[in-house]
Order: sequence, then structure tokens, then C-alpha cells
Amino acid sequence: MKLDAIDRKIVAILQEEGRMRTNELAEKVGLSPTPCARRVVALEDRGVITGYTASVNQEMLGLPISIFVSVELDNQRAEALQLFEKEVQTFDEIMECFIMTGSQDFLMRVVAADLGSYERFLQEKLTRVPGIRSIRSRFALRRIIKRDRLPNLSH
Amino acid sequence: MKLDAIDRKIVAILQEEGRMRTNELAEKVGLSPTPCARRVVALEDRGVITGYTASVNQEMLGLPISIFVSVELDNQRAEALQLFEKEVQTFDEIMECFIMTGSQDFLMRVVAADLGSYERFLQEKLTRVPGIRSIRSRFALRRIIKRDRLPNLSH
DNA sequence: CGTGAAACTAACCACCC
DNA sequence: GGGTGGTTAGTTTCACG
Repeated sequence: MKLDAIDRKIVAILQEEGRMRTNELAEKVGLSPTPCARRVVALEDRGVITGYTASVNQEMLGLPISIFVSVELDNQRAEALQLFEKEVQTFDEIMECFIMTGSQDFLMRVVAADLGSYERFLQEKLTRVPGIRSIRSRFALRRIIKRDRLPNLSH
Repeated sequence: MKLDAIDRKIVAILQEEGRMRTNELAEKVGLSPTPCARRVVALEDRGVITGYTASVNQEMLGLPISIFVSVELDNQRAEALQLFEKEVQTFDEIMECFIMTGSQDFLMRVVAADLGSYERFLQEKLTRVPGIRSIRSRFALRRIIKRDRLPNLSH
């Protein structure tokens, strides 16, 4: 899966302006529209570009709170991990979840309207998943960086 | 800033399919194209929709590693916080950064191509920011949830 | 909010280099 | 792999009910 300089430029631009048209994009990357469109389709087909999304203001949509939740499991057997993974997929409040190195736990960012609804999330959803040894919540006061575009590789 | 049911539906759809056309969107929300387009413009103008981005596969772009970095400052004076905030804005490797409650520190997700480039990020960038008391890095093995769409408010 | 018409543009294809 | 031209189809935008 090789990406040349033009592919990387296309990806960089579309990360910042996901609705840009083929014509404008082609001009910006120095191609004519047809090969530019071909590249975009190829990037989508290869799974480099996985979709297009509108970025929204979380506060304005009534979800001002982000909580980072660390979850440790009772044991690290593969079935336990898979079960947990399957269960949490169904929880809409979790925006992202990572398996971490070290004590083999999970780190997730949960969004909520207020502390009450976060508590409900804990009591009615997360703590009901079997196999959890501990849960730790850390609250975010404010987000100071939200970047849409991945850095370039240059070292 | 009131959003009715149709606005929320528009926002929900565009979070999952950011390139959807006015016609199709209008049909899905039960409106004719003109008022639907008017609503989208209004949502953008009010700052509910802040932009459109292509979602990409981080691994395929050569950045397979995510690291959660907790930074604690020497002191919590406003100037120290603002200085830190200003400095880290310039670091492309930081995809998101939150100010946390409690010990008043920062939590950020940093992406890297490999451990070497992460170490360079630490040594050449992050540790050179003045006023840092401690830095803790936790590595993600794998991301199991990446959600584009915020949950609905329903309680 | 909806309709209809006008103007514009974008996407697509076959073909050539 | 990139470029051109032409056709088609669709989109946006407006004035108005």
C-alpha cells in the first residue's frame, strides 16, 4: 500500500475539507480532475479513506462533558477481553476505546450531558459488564486541541 | 440555540455520511431540498457543524501508535497553563488534548510512526516546554472503538 | 416550508498519450 | 499512470406562493 506525494496531499486536504469537489481538489494537487477522482476512489477502496464525517460542537449538542475511563479486568484471558470488547461496542456514550499495554486495561473517552447521566451510564451499563475488576474515571474540564488531520511523516 | 428533531436528524446523518447531498438528505429527514439546505447552512453558521473531514486509517498512513500522555505542571497559575496551552498547539503529533480536573494536568493523545519518533517528540518538543513537573506515557495496543457520531440525548 | 425553473457544475465515459 | 473533450445528470439557488 504505497502512497505517493500526491496521494498524501489528497488525504491531507480531505481531512480538513471533506466536502471538497473533484475539480477544486485536482487543482490544488496539480492534477486534472479525472486522475484526481481516480485516486480518491482508489484511496477509498484501499481503506485509506474510511469515510466522511461532519465535525460538530459537542457542547452545543448538549454533551459538554468528556470523561476518561480506565477499566481493568479480573483476568486477561482472551475470552474475557473479547467479551468486554463486544459488550462495550453497544454503548453509544463511548466515543473511543483503546486496549492499553501494561496492566492490560482499557482506556475510553465517554461523553455525557451531565454528571447524572454519566452516573447512569456507569450503573446501568458499564458496571454490568462481567469481569471488571476496577473502574477509574477522570474528568475533562476543557478540550484545548481537537485536530482533524494527522501529522505528516517527516523525520 | 435550539435544535428541533429534524436538525438533530440532519446532524446525526452528516456525522456518519458527511458528503451526503442535499437531495438525499432532504428525503431522509422528510423535507424538500430547499428548507433542508437552509437548515444545513444555519447549523454551520451557528457553529453546530464546524466542518467536514475525511476519516482515515491511521495505520495505513504510517502512524500506527497512539500514546496517552499525562502532563503535570509545576504550578497551576493561569499564566503557566496558558503558556503550556499555547506551546502544545504547535505540535502536530497531538491529536487531542484536554485539561483535566483534580491535579490540574493535561491528558493528550499523541500519534507516532514508531517508538523512535515518539521519543524524538518527547525530547525535542514536549520536554522543552517550560514548567512541566512530570510526564507519563501510556501506550495503546489497539483501538477497539472509533465512533464518529455523538449519542442522542434520551433520558 | 414548498414549488418550479434557471444556471451552473460535477461526474462519467471512451479514447489518446 | 495522466490528459481531453463531450455528454449526461444532478445540484444549488432564486423568486414566489
